[in-house]
Amino acid sequence: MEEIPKTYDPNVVEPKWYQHWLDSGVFHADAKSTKPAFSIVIPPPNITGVLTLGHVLNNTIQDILARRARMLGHEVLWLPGDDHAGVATQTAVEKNLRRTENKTRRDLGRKEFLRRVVQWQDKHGGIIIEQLKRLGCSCDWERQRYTLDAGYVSAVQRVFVDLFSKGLIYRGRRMINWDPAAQTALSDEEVIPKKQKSALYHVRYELVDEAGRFLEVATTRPETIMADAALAVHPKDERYQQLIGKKVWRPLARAQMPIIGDDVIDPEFGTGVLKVTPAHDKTDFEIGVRHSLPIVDVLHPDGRINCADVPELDGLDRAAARKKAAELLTERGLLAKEEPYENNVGFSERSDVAIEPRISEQWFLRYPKTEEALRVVRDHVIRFFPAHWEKVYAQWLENIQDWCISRQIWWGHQIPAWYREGETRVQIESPGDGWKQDEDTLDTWFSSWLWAYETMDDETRAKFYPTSVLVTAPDIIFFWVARMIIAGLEFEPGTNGNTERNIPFRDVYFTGLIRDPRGRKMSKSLGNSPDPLDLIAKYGADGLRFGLMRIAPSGHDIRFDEKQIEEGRNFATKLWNAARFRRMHGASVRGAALEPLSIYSIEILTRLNETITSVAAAYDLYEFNTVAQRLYEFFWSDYCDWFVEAAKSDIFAEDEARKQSVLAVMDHVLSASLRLLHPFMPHITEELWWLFSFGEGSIESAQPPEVIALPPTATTARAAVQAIHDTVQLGRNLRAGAGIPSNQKTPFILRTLTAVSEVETLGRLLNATHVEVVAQYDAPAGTPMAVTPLGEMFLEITVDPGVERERLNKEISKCEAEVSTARAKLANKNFVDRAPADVVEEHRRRETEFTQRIAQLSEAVRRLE
RNA sequence: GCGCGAUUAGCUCAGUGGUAGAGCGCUUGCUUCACACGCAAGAAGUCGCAGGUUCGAACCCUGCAUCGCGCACCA
Repeated sequence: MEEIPKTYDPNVVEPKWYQHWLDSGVFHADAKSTKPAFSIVIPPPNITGVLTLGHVLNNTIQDILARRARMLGHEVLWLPGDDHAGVATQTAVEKNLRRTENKTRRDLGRKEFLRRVVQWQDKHGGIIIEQLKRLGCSCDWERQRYTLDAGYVSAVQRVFVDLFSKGLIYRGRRMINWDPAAQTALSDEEVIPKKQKSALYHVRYELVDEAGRFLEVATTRPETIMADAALAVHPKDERYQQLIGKKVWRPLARAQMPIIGDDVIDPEFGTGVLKVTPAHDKTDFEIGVRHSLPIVDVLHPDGRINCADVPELDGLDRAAARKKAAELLTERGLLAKEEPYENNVGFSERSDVAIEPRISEQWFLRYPKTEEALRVVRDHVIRFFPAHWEKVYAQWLENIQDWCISRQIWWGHQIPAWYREGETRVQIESPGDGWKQDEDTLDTWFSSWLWAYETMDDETRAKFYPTSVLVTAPDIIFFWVARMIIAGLEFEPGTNGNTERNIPFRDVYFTGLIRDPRGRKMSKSLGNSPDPLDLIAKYGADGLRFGLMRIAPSGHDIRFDEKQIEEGRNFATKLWNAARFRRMHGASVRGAALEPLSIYSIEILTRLNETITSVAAAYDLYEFNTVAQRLYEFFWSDYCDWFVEAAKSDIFAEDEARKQSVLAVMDHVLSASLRLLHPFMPHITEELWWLFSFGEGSIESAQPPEVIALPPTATTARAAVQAIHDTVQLGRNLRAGAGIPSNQKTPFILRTLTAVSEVETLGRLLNATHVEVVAQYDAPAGTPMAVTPLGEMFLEITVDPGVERERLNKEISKCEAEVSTARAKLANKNFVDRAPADVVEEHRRRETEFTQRIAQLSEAVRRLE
């Protein structure tokens, strides 16, 4: 029998077991297995990323699901991998290039630059994978994939060609979101609206025919005046309608332009006159199309002004140009006023600079299968947890716009389109001499949306697709979740025409977002994001996992508090010490008889049954915090605080049968607890599993505990235990109230006319020298007394009678409140007639019980007189 | 403007019709033969506000307020 070390060191034990699992191949999924399949694909982290608390939350949940499924007898595939993260990775490398060599990517050229990215990736890549291993993630590492590995690249290109041939992908010159920092087009989803404090400039446009008469226009963007093509008013606006068709002077880059009428103008806004700038605003572009206005682009791709006609502004950055333009207008008397204003401006999700709406030739995808995608979620072919995300998903799909999929960056899947002398061909291989491939790459999400099935070979797909559940954060519901559903429906990786076989996953579990203790989003720039590896070093991976899961309710953001992780670590220590305590009393015998069951054993086994049932129910709803909380309460409170303490009577008693029984029950509960906790705390449970030899081999392949049948006397036994617990609580209260230190044994007297069993255990729980059960007792004045379910309980000391009287009177008022509440209820005929019988009965019982208690307490008060 | 969440003890949050709960923090006592990462006791809440339904509402309905998120608008 191996001793259990006094202290538990997760930093030694955890890596040991992780290596053991890797060596034994338990994480490897067998596509030929006949066991039912359970599969998850990891949301691929950025290849050069490092582990954040968000990853910890997300991957702990996936690991819990995977390990639970293995224990339930499933063949489990948890498929890991990385995302090449086009913009993010390229930006990091470019930044480094600028810092170290003061060069841009164009200085190096495409080929050399890509070589540098690969270098960077080899240096920084894969860190996060190692960190996931330290967390204990049970991924099938033999199946690790990458969104830029050879097979994946050709799959993405095939899909592009396929969609093009179906007419769903097209190239067009349209208004897109331009990121001037990254200098690439973005999708609508990558644009984040932010409230901005800006100014509303009232600019005066002079009428050509009537010198000295001005039209006032309210604008936030005076730096784009040179690109104005017209002024627009509402055709029914009486102030201006007679001006439609006339001309005004453009105040910067002076030229004539028309006044037009268009329904989209809101007469209420500003002055009711809009300056139309088709090159730099989406709405204006549409107006321009309707009225055949010229498009004048006055911005360089990097956001600087490009307008030789106004040398004062030419070359200035747009922000500086805005101020300068206002100055110029003021000098010329063309700025009527400038007022503070707050409006929403789109910012780039990646580079966090203001997006510039811009006309550009790009590739677009007209989304297929949007109706079907709506339907599978609405009809719960795919279930969302929590369900309220269904509405967000539906809202997006119902208003869906074509997806701009081309990016002007080099790191990614190069678009399989070829050009020669105005001719275009879309195909994977070059059509031949003189053909030049499109320089652009595809939006990273255009590769990620195939992740659920392109990561699997045919055999794996046959066994494991569709995946069982996707675990992800809600902020990528459009970027990834919705698009994966569409991809599944369009490309039919399951069975042709069979929706249920083609969807990428059956369930989607949305985690919460982790915030800092002040409620702010975790971010690198705020420095409020703790390094999970530091937390693992301090509290162990198991402690981190358990602590985090206990505070991570579904559907809410999570306010992170390191204290909670400390709690997780403390719980692991508690588990360890409870196990040590068991081991101190001898080896465990597998399959030892639990009989004869003490009432305490019946109580703990009943509670274990309840815990098993409620944990299973919580798993079905993905309520991981409930699972964690139930297990925490069961083990710490029910098992350690009450059962083990009571069990000590039997353990230290002479009766060998009782001792062996209680040790067997402890083994039973410990074994069950380890298995229940294993998905949350895989390492420590594995360590203890082996130390106790609770099963053959790894706990990973053990089955979850099952509810066991208990004798018909269980109800009586539980009532007896409850009475003892209540009595103990009242007795401890008496002790503490009388100022007896908790380590000092003290005698108790229990006055009752009925027999009391379990007196020894009662005394142990009270830390009493002994409990004397008597039929009559004349307590000296000032003896602290409590009315318990087992009788009147006295200490063998006296205190100031005045103090004791006050305490008793307080107790009496509490009871009186209880009685009057119960009586009020029972006096209500409607209540008695209509409330459920057991509720009424409970109130009757309370009325009787507390009335009785008042009588006993009042008697005690009288004795003090 | 539309939609979705949230509002319960100092803090973080459980609690889907029948006597307000947990952990942390706080107060008190304790190194008592598993555990001070611990044990025991205690104080602390008009359950955001106002109506309604009901014998009975933290819970169901309506309205409002505050905070957060998404979508739309954004001259």
